[in-house]
Order: sequence, then structure tokens, then C-alpha cells
Amino acid sequence: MKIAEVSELHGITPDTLRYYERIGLIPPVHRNEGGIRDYSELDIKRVEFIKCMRSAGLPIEVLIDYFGLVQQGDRTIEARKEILKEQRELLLARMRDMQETLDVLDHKIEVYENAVLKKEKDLVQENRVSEIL
Amino acid sequence: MKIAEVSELHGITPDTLRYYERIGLIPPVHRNEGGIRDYSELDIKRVEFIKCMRSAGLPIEVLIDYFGLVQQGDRTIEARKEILKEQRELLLARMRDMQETLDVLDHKIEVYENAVLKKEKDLVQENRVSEIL
DNA sequence: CCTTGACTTGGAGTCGACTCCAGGTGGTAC
DNA sequence: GTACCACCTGGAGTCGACTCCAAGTCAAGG
Repeated sequence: MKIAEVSELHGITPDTLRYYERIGLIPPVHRNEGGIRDYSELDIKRVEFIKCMRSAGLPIEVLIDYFGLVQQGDRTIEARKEILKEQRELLLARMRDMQETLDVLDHKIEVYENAVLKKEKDLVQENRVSEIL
Repeated sequence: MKIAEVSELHGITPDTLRYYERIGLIPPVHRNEGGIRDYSELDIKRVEFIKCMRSAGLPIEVLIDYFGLVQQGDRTIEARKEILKEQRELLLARMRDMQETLDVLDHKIEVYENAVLKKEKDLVQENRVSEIL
């Protein structure tokens, strides 16, 4: 699969895919005779995983470390698990922050909602209905 | 309240507080005779709000726009509400992404957990218990 | 008086993560 | 055979959000 297809399929620009390869987040992708990248199933699995993790804000460095361990085989399973657990905790913490902010936002929106209603009511009472339409 | 106190109280560095003021996220803070910032109750309320919003990833620009509207008085209530609603939706979307990633992470951690257990079981069966301690 | 320490300023530097570009190649379509 | 298109490379630029720094001011303590 060529870079443009992978790009379209996963909503990642070719530039970003090449960038990921340059910095070692994706291992060197196999090329055809013309030197053009041909992404394997496995490469694509990796891209999907990366996209998922990045969409939640996991840092690229962490992912590089993780894949480095994967490459070193079974004896790194424990270390990999620890990385994932740590990122899981960080993710949860961020989600809790966001939930708090969401609550604040919801509250403020409601307050504004009421403010708007009150203003309209006032206008109606003053017989200035035309202004609210 | 001086900058150091605000900083300690809210876990924001003085540099960041001054930066926020420079870019207009916080309005010019009142100074004492010596030219030293003296944060008012209202300033601090604003800092708290900013901290909350920033911790959920709302962009600084959006917050500047929002406070710009606040400054313009009641006639901007509707517009402010719209900004908050939009940010609420974006926040929710990000939280959904994160929940998905969390699920993937949990699943992978479980797989690793099982892999570790299996490995230990194998070692026990091979009478190499010492290696797992 | 002099040092110390917290503050001030404007400007430059950093960091993570892309994003863009110039110049070049290779394969297909007319 | 040449125009076109997608691809390639290395390197530079951008963006958001800080973060750091040099040089200066001021109040309080010894």
C-alpha cells in the first residue's frame, strides 16, 4: 500500500507518515523498485495504533520507547506493561481534569442560557417583542 | 496578592502569569507604588478559570476571544454561550477519543498481564521457579 | 551604605509535533 | 519524447505555549 492510500485511509498526511519514519516511530518501510514506500499489513497496524495513542495525547517519545522494547522481544514484556500502565494513569488523570472542566463549562452555559431567557422575558414585559425575533 | 503567592497557590509559574498578561489573556494587573503586580480577587478568579480551561486543552486564543466578549458587556452573552458550547463539543469529542484509547490500553495491559502469568506458569512447570522470584 | 532577594522588562530560546518546500526521480498517457 | 503525476530527500519553517535570561529597580536587614 502506497503512502497516499495509507494517508487517506487513516487521515494522516504523507508528510506526517514520513516524519514518523524519520524519527524512528515507524521502522523503515519497505520500498518497491522505484524507491517508493509500500506499507505492509504490519506497518499499517502500527500506524493505526500510533494514531489511536496520539489522538489521546500520548507523547511520541513514549511510543518510540515502547516500540523499542517490542523489538527486543519477550523479555521486555514487563517493562512494556509498565509503560502502558503509566500512560493509562496519566490518561485517566487528564480525563478527570477534562470532566471537571466539562462540568464548569456546562454550568456556565446554563447560566448564560438563563441570562438570555431572562433578557427576553424582560423585553416581552416592556412590549419590545420585535427585538428578540 | 503578589505574583509569587498567586503562582504558588495555583501552580502556575510567575513567568506564565506574566506571559498571560503580555498576550492579553489577563488584563493589565494593578501595580503598587513600586510597580509590583498586586492581583485582585477578580484577577485571581480569572486565573483559576484559565487554569481550569487550559488543563482541559482549550486554546489560549479562544479564551482571549471569550474574555474580549465579556468585556463588551451583556450584548455579547449569546456569542459567549456559543463559544462555550463549541468548546464543550470539542472537549467531549476529545474525551471520547481518550476513552477509546483507554479501552485499547486496558486491553493491551490485560494481554500483557496474561503473557506474564503464562510465562511464570511455564517456568514453574519446568521447575525453574527461582527465575520468577 | 551595601547586600540580598523578590520583583520588573523586553526579548530570545525551547519544545513537541508537525508542515512545507525545492529540487529530483520514475512510470504512465498521449 | 514530453507532459504529468505521485513519489522521493534533506532541510527549514511554523505553531502553540511556555520558559529562560540579562539587566535593572526597589524595600528591608545587618
